[in-house]
Amino acid sequence: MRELPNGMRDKIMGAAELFADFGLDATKMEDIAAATGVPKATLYYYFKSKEDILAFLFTEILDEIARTVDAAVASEGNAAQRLRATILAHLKVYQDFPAASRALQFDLGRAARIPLIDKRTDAAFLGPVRKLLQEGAKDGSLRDIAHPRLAAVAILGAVTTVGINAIAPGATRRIDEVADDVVDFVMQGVSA
Amino acid sequence: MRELPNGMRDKIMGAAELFADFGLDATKMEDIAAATGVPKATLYYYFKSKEDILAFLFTEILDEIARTVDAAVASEGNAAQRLRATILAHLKVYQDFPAASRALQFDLGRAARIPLIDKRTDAAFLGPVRKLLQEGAKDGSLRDIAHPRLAAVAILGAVTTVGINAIAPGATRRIDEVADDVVDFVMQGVSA
Amino acid sequence: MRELPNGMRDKIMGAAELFADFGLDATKMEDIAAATGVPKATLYYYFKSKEDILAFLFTEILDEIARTVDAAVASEGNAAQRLRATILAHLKVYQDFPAASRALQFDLGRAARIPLIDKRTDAAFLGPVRKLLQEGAKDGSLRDIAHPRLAAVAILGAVTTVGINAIAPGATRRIDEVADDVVDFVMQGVSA
Amino acid sequence: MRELPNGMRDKIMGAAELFADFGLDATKMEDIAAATGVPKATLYYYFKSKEDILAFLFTEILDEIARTVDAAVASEGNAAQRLRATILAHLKVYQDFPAASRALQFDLGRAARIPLIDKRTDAAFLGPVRKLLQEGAKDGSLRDIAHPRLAAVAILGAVTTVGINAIAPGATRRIDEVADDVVDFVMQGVSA
DNA sequence: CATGAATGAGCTTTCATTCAT
DNA sequence: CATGAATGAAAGCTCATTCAT
Repeated sequence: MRELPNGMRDKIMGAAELFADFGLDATKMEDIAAATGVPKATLYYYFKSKEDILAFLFTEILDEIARTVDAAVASEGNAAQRLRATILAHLKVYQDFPAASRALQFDLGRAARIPLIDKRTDAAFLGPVRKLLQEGAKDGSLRDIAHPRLAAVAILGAVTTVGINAIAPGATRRIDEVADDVVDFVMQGVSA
Repeated sequence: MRELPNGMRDKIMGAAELFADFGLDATKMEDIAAATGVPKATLYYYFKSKEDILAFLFTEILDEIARTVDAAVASEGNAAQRLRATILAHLKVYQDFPAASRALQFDLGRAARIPLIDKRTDAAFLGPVRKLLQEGAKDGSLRDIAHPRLAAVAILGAVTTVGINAIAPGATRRIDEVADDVVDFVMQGVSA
Repeated sequence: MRELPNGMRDKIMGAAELFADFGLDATKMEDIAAATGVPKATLYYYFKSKEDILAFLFTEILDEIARTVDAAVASEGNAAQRLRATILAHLKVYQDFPAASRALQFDLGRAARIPLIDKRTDAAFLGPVRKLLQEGAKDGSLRDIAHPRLAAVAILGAVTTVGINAIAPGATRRIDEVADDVVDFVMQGVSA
Repeated sequence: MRELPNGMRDKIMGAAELFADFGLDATKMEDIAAATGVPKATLYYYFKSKEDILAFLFTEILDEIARTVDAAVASEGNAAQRLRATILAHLKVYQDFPAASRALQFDLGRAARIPLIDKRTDAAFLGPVRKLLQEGAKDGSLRDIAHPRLAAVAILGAVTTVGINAIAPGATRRIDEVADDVVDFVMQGVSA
């Protein structure tokens, strides 16, 4: 992937909607060219393949998640407070980049098979959350969990699933309306 | 979709591995024919399209989930105990049908766009769990949650994400080893 | 082609509309089965192939033309009068069997390549007309034409083309309204 | 249909023979690619479909007819003389482009269902001839015919049918040998 | 006799990708 | 640098036809 000239990044992000609505396979290079205004051959000048464009989109969104999550993790407060901030940060990215987020969700199965993407998913959310869980066990703000990595996966699953539902067309409650509920669920579970 | 003759169902289920490994688009009808031993044209005699085959697989697995979940929901005990049974039941299906489950996960984005599938997902898990949450609020075994539907979605996300991780090739802990941890997470959350 | 049981002939004729509207290639055995009410496999029990069904239709209509034309040729009067009767007879068949006639026209190119059909076209119209032209030269009612076969072809072309136009959907004048005009044209030409 | 680069037109015309011999349906894109030397995918780059290629062929030949007919109609002489020139011009095109003409004839039924083609048939021959008939009624060189449109159709039928017969493989007399006979038939008819 | 079930053999069309300019 | 033109390589789907019952 060649370095993108000014403005190209934004044009490419314009294709997120397509990937979100149709998935990678049903999105034709033709469509991407039309949606972005960038000629097909020019897309190939900058990207190695169609999947490369999708991967670019995914890394952009995952990097964005990583950035906001990192900030949340590094924020003030005990581990519980920072976990809360982390979840809200993650959901905030869904809210700010709904198309790219839906695209990521649509081709999640495929994304998991792109090593680069898989690694970044870990780095963006799973790693930081696991660390927080461990810190929480120490500072006493969170339970001491036997398998923090598994808990992090469970949290990721809960957060992303609710997030996707909230940005889906036809959702009844918006991200910012459900965020606190998700945090509550993650914190307290459903037991009495 | 024509009614399947004896034995055809099982042959078709043999294609689950393919969908699980490559996804719908990268799985060619040729491959399905080879994997199932059913000639391409015969597949088209029984199914309307390639996607129709995938949808069949999905409904089979979702129906299986619905059955075991329904049994769990209808079992003895208070709502919390039955919720626990429900989650275990769901994970049990992942364990018993790993290929079909992975296939469902791979093309989750697409599946969500097939109305029939979407409806069955609801019926198989979301509906029963939401009902359990409401019953739990009454019998005192579960918290009184403002938005039980959202909690159900969060639980579904947590359970499926952990489940998929556990049946992925190269997973370190098997489903039955992680099941209790998931239940704990769902019940108590991570808060101290 | 096996001998058809009672009623089958009429059922098959019901497919004429299909051939007329879509042509042989675009008409599927499935469609024919649906239109006639005769199961596909049964059609194959009676006919050798799809083309064989079309050929049957064509021979039926050509035989009908042959019959009425033969009657006209054998009727009372001089050659000119009988030629007139012949043309009217031909057009009458178009009027009585519009669907089959249009089908014949649609696949005229193909029909010309089926030897059986080609032979019958000759027998049904070209032969009798050529004979009439020769008789007309003798009895003085028609011009003595150097190449009666060519004139017969020209007459056939004029008559069928006008006939097809008259039974085409959306035609402004019906067969019986144009018949006399065609005869006039054939008899006198357009010269002053 | 994309604008054709230099030389492509002639290559495409090379497919006329195929369509003439086998008709549209029995002519495979593969065959066209082989016959023209243009790769299949390239054909689809320039044409929307196989039928679109046939339609192109037809419009080319019809335009050619229109051109020569227009010249004949605009030539010196009274209407009768110009009608004669028109018919000869039409037959000349058959002689000069036998393959395309036979193709047009083979798929005449289908052609009639392509609105563009139908319109051009009218413009190429029917319109001019009808106009000539009307002028002939005025200048006294032709009969005053009640329905000139119908007479034009009859003339078209006579001319094309004879023309096709004359260029068919195995024809006994060539176009230029039968042309005068056709004109005579059209002018004087067969009546004594 | 008739027919439901099954399939072999294609064929059109699509599209990611390349490359000369 | 960018891109219009061109194409190799599939692949989904169709359908005429067969045959066991």
